[in-house]
Amino acid sequence: MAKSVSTIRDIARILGISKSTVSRALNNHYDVNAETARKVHELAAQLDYHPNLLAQHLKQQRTNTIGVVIPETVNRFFAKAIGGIQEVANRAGYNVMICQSNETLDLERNNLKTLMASKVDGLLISVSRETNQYDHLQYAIDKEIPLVFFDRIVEELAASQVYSNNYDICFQGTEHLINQGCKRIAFIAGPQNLYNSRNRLNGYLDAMKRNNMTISESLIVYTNYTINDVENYTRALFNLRDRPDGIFAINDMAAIEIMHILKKRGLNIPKDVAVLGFNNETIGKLIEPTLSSIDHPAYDMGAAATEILLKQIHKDEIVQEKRLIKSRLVIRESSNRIA
Amino acid sequence: MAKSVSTIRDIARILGISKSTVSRALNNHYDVNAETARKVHELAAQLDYHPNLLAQHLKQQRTNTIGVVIPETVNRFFAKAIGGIQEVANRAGYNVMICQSNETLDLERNNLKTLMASKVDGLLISVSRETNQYDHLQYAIDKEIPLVFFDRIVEELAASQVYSNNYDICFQGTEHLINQGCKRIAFIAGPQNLYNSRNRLNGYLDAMKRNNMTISESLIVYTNYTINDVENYTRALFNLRDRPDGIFAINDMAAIEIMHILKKRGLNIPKDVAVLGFNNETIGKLIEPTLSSIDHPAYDMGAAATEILLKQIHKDEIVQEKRLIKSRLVIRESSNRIA
DNA sequence: AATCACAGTGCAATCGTTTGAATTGTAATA
DNA sequence: TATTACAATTCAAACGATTGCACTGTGATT
Repeated sequence: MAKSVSTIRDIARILGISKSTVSRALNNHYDVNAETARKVHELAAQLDYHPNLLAQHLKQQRTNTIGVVIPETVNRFFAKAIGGIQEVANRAGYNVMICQSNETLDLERNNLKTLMASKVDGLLISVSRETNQYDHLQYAIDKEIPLVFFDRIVEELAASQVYSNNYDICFQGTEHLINQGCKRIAFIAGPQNLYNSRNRLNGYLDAMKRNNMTISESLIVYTNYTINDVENYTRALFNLRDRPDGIFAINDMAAIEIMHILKKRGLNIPKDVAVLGFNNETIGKLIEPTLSSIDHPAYDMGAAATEILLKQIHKDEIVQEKRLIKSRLVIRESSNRIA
Repeated sequence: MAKSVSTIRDIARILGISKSTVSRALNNHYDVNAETARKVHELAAQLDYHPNLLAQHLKQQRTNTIGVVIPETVNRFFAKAIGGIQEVANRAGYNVMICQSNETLDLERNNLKTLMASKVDGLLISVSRETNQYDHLQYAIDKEIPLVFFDRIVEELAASQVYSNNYDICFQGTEHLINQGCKRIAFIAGPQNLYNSRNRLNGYLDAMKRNNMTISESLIVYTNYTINDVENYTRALFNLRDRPDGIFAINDMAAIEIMHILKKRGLNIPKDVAVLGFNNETIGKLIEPTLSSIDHPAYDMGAAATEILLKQIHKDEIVQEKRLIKSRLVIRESSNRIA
């Protein structure tokens, strides 16, 4: 296996001094003779010495590592969030250990367990779409491990949160469709065990009520973020006697697929059906018609969550902080019937 | 900070037995009295004991962890590859530590250093687009750490590789465009320090030669995977006196943006310009015209690389294995002028 | 009664660090 | 000359596990 690696002991032995002195020299501790220190550093370089992080962390009871549990990296939102997390963490000298739950509660539990056993200094969590039990999360909180939820937060748990204005933005988005003259607006909702999804749906519902629109259950589709069923529910929606003239979709990929299907059916977008997506992916600008969407700042959320977490780790006491990172409505052609 | 956690010592003390026995009991070692073992397990559960992985790994000189260095998770190819990596690794009881180089040599170096200092049992690497020096990689190889390159391999280094038939598939793709009657085929190439990119370009060049097409330097664009410059080079290409009638693009996003620009210019795809992408993203099926592309099996490459790595870790000797995972040409509307 | 086998357990070293306390040697002070 | 101060160093314990070896006690064998 891996070749033998030199340790602090080797340096000590060769130089005929004690491990302690070597350690202090390497850590630039004040009371070690300049000449000795020089020799230690020189030999360390020569022997290609690198401290064993396992040993260091075991002794120090800190790992300088933060653990991240996210649903999936193929979900672009999370891929971007990881960018923000790493940026802030690395800048502060922390490493990041990323685990995917693959959108399952089981793996989420395992991930959490492993990260805790690995003694990460703190946790960043965005729960899976399956997560409807919180024992494992509560467990981490009880252990007083600094923990920050981001995006897919669990509202009722006593931990810091970085969240976005899901309710408001969906209210706003729905009103936008209403203002475009849509009468029957379909809403493609996410898994309702997620706080985010519930909020989004509520934003839609309240906007409808506030504007005296009739709410029809048949226009609300509950999905769980898989793309496979888009064709099915779209077909169902447009086989209705009163088919939708507006759609607020759960994410841009769904929106794009819906548009694709509708266009094949000979429907004009936005004339016959106005479409609004979610996430504001780059691709939205490159298709026809260009896609209106909700800009949901993934990178910023990841970065903010990490900042809060680091603050908490350094503060050495648990203070709950809630930070709102606002999403905003980006109107393009797919929902613009007026211009 | 985190609440005190129980250790093997606590169990030993409370039960009035030695740490050794506790350890053996917990590991289901054969020669420990059944009754003692029962009590240990019971108390362990009661105290919510979990072994400290740092200590365990330090002692065992193995971490059951494999380190992964990739350019970026926002690159969908790598996001998918991670899926394959985790699947295989977790199934074998290994954890995965993912690091992003953000496409820089500097961070790649750092990542590698951290992973090695963390004593990962093996490494999976896909190099950054900047990587034109290999000292850090050679260093890991010299240390005899099991290492597998995947996708963005470095050919000349003595390590296992999981790669795809870049040359062949680009030869094939180019011939496909030629067969569609394209006379002036532009090639959007990747960073030429990458072995993959060079191979792809060569596949294109050889296909052109073999078919007696004139190769024009002005039709070859060198990019470095950033999307920002698509507009510029597309404009340049189509301001040429002999503008292209076929484009083989580096990835689907670039292809889609190119099509977008061309359509705005009033050009018909594939009639006026046939377009071929790379990566076969889902989105390709949902745009108009649907995008022809190269299916580049990310998940499989990640999974294969992990299998090889694990085999190497368990074999305890370094055997170089090279595994080809074939890409294939997927023809859709954007390049189909004949049907 | 002495010896042996053996299951079960404990001792102590080890992995590679860090760090408080003790020790050494030297020079300055009283 | 004895005392003190101080810089530089070493000692040894600790972090939390694993493990080779030694030990204990019991029952079987001679």
